[in-house]
Amino acid sequence: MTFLDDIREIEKKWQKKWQEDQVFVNKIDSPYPKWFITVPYPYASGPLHIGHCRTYNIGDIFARYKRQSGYNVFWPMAFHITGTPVQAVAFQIKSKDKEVWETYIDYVSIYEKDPVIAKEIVASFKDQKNVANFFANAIIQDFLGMGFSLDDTRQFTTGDKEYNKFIEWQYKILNEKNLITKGSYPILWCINDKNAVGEDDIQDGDLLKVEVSEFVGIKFKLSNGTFLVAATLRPETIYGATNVWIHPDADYNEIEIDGENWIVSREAAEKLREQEHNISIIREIKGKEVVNEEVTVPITEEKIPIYPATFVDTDHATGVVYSVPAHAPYDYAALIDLQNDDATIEEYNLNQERLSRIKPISLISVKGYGDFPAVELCKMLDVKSQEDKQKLEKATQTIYKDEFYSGIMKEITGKFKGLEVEQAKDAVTSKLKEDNLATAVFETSKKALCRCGAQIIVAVLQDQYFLNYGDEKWKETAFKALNKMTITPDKYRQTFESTFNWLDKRPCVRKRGLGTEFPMTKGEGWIIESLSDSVIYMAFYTIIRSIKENNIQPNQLKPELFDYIFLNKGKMKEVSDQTSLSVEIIKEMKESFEYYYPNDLRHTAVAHISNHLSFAIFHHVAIFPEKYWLPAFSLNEMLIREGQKMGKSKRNVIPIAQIPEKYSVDLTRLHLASIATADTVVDWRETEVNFALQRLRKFWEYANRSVDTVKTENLTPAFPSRIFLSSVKTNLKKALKAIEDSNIRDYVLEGFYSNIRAIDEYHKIAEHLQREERETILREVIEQIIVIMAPVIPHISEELHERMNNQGYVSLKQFPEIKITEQDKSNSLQAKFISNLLEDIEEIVKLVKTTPKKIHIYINADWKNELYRVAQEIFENEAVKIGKIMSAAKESKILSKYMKEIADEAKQMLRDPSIFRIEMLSAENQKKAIEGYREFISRSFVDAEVLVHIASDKEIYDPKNKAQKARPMRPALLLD
RNA sequence: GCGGGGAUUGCCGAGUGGUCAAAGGCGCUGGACUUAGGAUCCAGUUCUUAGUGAUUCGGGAGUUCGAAUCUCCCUCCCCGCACCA
Repeated sequence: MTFLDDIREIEKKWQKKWQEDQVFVNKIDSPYPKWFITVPYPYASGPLHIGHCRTYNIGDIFARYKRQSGYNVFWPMAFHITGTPVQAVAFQIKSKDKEVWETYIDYVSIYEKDPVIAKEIVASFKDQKNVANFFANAIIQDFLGMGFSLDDTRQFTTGDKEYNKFIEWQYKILNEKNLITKGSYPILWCINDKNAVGEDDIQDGDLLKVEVSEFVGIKFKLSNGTFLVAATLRPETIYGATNVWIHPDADYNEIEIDGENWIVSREAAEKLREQEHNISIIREIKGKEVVNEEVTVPITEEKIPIYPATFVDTDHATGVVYSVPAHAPYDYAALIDLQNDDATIEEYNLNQERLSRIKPISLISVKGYGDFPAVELCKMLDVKSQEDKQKLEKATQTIYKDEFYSGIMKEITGKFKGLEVEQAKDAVTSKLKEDNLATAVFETSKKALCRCGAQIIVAVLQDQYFLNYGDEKWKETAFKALNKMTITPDKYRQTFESTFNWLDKRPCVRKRGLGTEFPMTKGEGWIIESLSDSVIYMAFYTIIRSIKENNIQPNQLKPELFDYIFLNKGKMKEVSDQTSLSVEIIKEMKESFEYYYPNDLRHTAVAHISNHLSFAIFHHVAIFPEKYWLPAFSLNEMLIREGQKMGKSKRNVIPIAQIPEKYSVDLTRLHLASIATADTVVDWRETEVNFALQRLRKFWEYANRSVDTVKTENLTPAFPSRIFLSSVKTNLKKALKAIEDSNIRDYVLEGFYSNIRAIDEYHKIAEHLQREERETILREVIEQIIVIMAPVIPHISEELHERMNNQGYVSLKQFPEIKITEQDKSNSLQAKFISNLLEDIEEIVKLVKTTPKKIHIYINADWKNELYRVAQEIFENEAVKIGKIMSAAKESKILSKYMKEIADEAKQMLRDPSIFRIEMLSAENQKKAIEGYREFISRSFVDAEVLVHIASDKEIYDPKNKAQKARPMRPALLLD
């Protein structure tokens, strides 16, 4: 049996015991104050992996730490199944998507070894309920298999009817508080499915990053009153319009839209239909039919011609653009092309004289450019024609950026003169819209296709419901809550703040996915978006057990009941009548909520800050009274493996279910906890896991050696033992301080690794001590480590705790109080002193390259301590100068005798100002420390004789005059 | 673009004004041991030196008795920007 086999068995043994004894099932009646921690429930559409494990592991360490620090810890778990993923899996299994099938066979095979059964299970996933059930069950087993100290009696899923009632209630409250608004909203839309699409629905959606762009459609009036609508992102350039471009050979429609007649491309007409417009097509025309006609430019009232241009894309916005050759490189290039293109001029019978008269009109002045930036850039980049797309694209980008950020509107723009382009853009748009000369036209930022193959366009949904996170009062209150919260690590507070700042109206209902039906539009197929399922559900944990135990029906979970439990509104008797629930049950639920809430700590991954964690704060302040607001969040970064992000496509995922077999649970927990701080992306590397394994094994061996030790009473520990005890105490104290500050890494480093090193060290320095003493000391230390490290390596700790004949679960055992005394501090200082001394000796030995027979150690005379002390005193208030030291020394009774030496010494001191901060031992104590370790020092250097001298002693052996070089904490050395 | 985070010695990663040439791990080199294991232990891993010295923490400038740590500028990298959980 190897070590790992051993501890794997031990892990199973203790998990079973914890389950049987319901060690972590929480009860209200406890002598300890409650502490309620949540880690967001996982999404049950697939197995979790070691990356998720990092987050839950930290949650568990917090929970176990608090449990061993005098709290009645409550850590429940549930499952998220709403939204689109679970539904999508079911759909793809049903439609026999090969890739998804294979993936899910893989997933299920993690848990079900029999391939026939695994296949049956996957087949059953055509029903979405089975997906959710299978993985919810698998994940809770994963968690318990990791030794997480969960209360697993509170499970539910967000698809449960009872839960839906709770979410309905949430929306009822939000609506009462006027936080839900209604309006129109542009979204990405599949023209085939007639449905909203998200990144997952778009072909290569993860790479394309398609967005909604808002263009301004500007109405240029034709002589017959019909509008030719040209779309632009730069409406402020309307003052520089010289002509309109239209694709001569493409199909355009004359349409009746909202009571007007427009000409736009055929594609545009289709798109506009989805953007809140009533459209009927009057006739179809070719672009060339309007070429050469004149239109009136809005605002300027100029008459400009319509010219043909093949660069115009009819499938982009309205398929018509207006030309601003001064500021738009494409337009300039197209203009020049046309002016030189006699064939086209002839073909469309253009007025050559008029065409040649067209010159760029400058309307923006921008630093670093002349009047016509587009002309300049085209020349600079040597643009040959409008087909020079790459160069033109680059020129366009450059000008757009430069003009947007540093452009100023010129005289020609009338009342907009002097405005920055950034502002003029909005001002001109408003003006145009006011005069009904412009309208918003939405287009996708990139051309994209739905997975179904159809084109994706932008549609405008009417009567869309929003959560109005932009509501001033709401935001203000959320900020107030945030300011009172503890965020760990605190650097993420800024991320919250910036999220809060940009949060605005957010659509809160969907047509796709699983979830709670939106109560205000029953029957219309609107589902509450699934993030609302993750924001106040922590409160639901406090009552779910009562609901299940009492078999309460969903229809009994009326808003009045929730109002009473959560908001203390209404009367118990009335609620009892309304719900047909006994007052006892209602009372029990209310007491449970009031006992557990608020949720003292919510721990999760950094990635969730900008969505559900922020929303959790918003929803809490909107719904609950202040005393139930969230007090604290803690965050951790993600985990990668061997330098690579984990992903199913990379096939480098370690599922949680495989951790116990692959590594062992405690090993994984230990390594995850110590590998990096929470705010660092952790890299899981096999070669480094090995280190944790070796240390764990070493600890296991050390501890098992102590199992049978009978402690010797009334022991007076020798010097090395005292030093050892102090150093372990100091380490443990640091560990406790670290975990108190939520710093799990330091907790493990100090509490575990540093102590193992201390034990190693002790084995060396205590070799000559009596066996009883060594064993007693070691046993004492190991027992302490077991208790304090139990949150990280609970299984091994339980086993050792038991083997050492201790009663009860170590998981429930309270941490000892560790007090660091002055003596401990002095011991640590001595240990440090000795280790520096050893290093110095070693260094010299190495340089000398011979083995010394005698080691003379010269400790400084005490007056040097006094000199340092005086210098340190001066240093506290001002910069230290030689003169200052000298004059202070002159005044000191002790020092005035040594003025000559002090002059040299002071020069030395100034070279290294750090010595003004060192802690010192008196000459006598330095000597004592060395003597306490004499044997060890001697042994370390092939039994050389160790001789200690104090510089001030008379008649010391000092042939090389070393003694005077000794400084406090830094003895001089002579090796013979 | 806006907002945020970051750059540490071969690698990962600690470290926010002073025992910092910089923890710990990995890797590499040498040695010990030898039930020969991809185990364990020890030493080394910027240069220099019978020690207490020099140059280092993306680049440059500054503040300070003292800077990896503070300030400013520059370069580069990462993340978020919503209907996606």
